[in-house]
Amino acid sequence: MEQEKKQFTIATAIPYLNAKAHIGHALEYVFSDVIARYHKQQGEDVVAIMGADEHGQKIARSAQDSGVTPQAYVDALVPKFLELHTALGVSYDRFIRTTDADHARIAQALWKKVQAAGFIDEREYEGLYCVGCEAFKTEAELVDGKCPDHLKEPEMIREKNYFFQLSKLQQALLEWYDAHPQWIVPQSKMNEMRAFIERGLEDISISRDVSKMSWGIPVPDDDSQVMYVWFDALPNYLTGAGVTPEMIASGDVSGSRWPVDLINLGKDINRFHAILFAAMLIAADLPLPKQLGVHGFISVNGQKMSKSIGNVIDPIDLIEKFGAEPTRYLLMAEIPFQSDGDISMEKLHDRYTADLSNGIGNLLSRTTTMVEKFCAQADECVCQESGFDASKAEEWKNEFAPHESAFAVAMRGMDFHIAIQQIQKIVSLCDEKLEQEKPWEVFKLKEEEFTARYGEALASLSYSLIGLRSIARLLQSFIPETAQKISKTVNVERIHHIRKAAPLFPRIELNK
RNA sequence: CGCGGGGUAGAGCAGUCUGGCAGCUCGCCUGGCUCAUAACCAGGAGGUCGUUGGUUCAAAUCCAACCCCCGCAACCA
Repeated sequence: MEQEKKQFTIATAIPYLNAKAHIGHALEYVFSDVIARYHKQQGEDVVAIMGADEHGQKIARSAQDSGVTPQAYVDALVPKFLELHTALGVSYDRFIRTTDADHARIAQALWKKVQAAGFIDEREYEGLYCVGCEAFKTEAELVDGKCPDHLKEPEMIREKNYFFQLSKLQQALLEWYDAHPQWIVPQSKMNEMRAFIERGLEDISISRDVSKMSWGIPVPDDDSQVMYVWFDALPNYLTGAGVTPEMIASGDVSGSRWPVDLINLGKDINRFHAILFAAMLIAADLPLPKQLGVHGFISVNGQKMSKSIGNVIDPIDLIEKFGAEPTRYLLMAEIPFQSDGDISMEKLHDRYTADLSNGIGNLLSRTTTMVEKFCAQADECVCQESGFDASKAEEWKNEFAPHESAFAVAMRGMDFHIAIQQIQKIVSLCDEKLEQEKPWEVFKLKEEEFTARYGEALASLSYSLIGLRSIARLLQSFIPETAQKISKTVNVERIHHIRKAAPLFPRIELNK
């Protein structure tokens, strides 16, 4: 009997396709991929869901500006995002485009369920509409009562809209929060949302008049309206999880991957997930995702990344400079999941050199070089049997074990930068051991002395080999190909089969 | 008095709950080493722990007040 594998499903927030992929997307993808690979390594049955958010006013406008249809516009952008996935080695099992036909059916099924439950009604929406922007404006957006982009006073207009009765779900949301104190990671983001709810929720407009904005999923049974983009985008997780319209109608999602174990998203869209989506699901009597992971933003040299400052770092540039896997490592090492992180090319370069070239790469080089040299001599003058003393091996493993445990704790807590620190600690242990025991001195001894100290030298090298095996295991989620390379080099039956490894991370010059 | 997070070495951070020699990584200086990718190891310099006051044998840590920075403060995808 094959044992049932534990399932783990991770969804990643879908990017809004009104511009090309930036480093924030790269960061989010790598976070998700690292989590997915870690669970796979634990032997779980992992499904990763990603996608693209393709409807809404901004896209419609961007398309218009480019002189193409919205569909053509998003069709051209999707490959850019897929290229970034590929370039970063990020894999997914399902990629949901909100323009996919099956997604439209899910969004509509959810709408109907929420409507049937009595949480959607029709109202007059009254708002300040800027003709230039073709969009409603809030008071807060106006400068001196005028649209800052067009310097014109918006008109007060009315139109028919459907409203989602968020206010009725306030209490249910708070009850859900109380019952699931770990629902949002980090805790501070949960507190923000709770405070927000406690201030009182208002009903929100969830449809748009097609005469003003037609790029969206039609509201069921009403051709004059399309869905507000968030009401269409958020159910992508249901579509990705294999939920069907029938499941939504019945409320029985068994057979699908819903509810997902984790949705990984940026802090800017926390509210839409933690409040709007949660409320939609409660209204529809469907299970909520098990956890929201809210990650921070990247700043560059302490400044917000922006085109006007000119400090934008393109992920493709990073990949070209450092390589795909080092880029993954650097992002994970420098940006804590639970808060914002600041990077610069200098910082990334320093980290590359310290951790990868001088750390992991150099350790592999020095170790395998010595093993090869040592064993060449060993073949001539001593026995070529025996890897190393088994009891010693156990002892060494115990020295690495605390770091492996700390690594596991950090990974479960999504503290990836701390997990990476543990890997570097193992590297240091190996470097220190080699320095203390100086196996290379043994090479220089005359035959008799050499023979006498053979076991000792072999043991110190074995320490590093065991350390490298551990390092390869722990690196697996972060830089899988490199981890495999290390593993293949070091995990061989007999120590004298090991050959000098080529540099894993060649030094890189930082040209300013 | 809106809610929340933070201020510790040149940079980035841990330590604060539970008071007990102020730590880690990077950078810098000196020495050692030569197996290794000018790598590695050891030692060192560098701190009014935001400010002021209080409690205590003892405060980065507890208490009070104040200063500064940053998030959140809805239909923006």
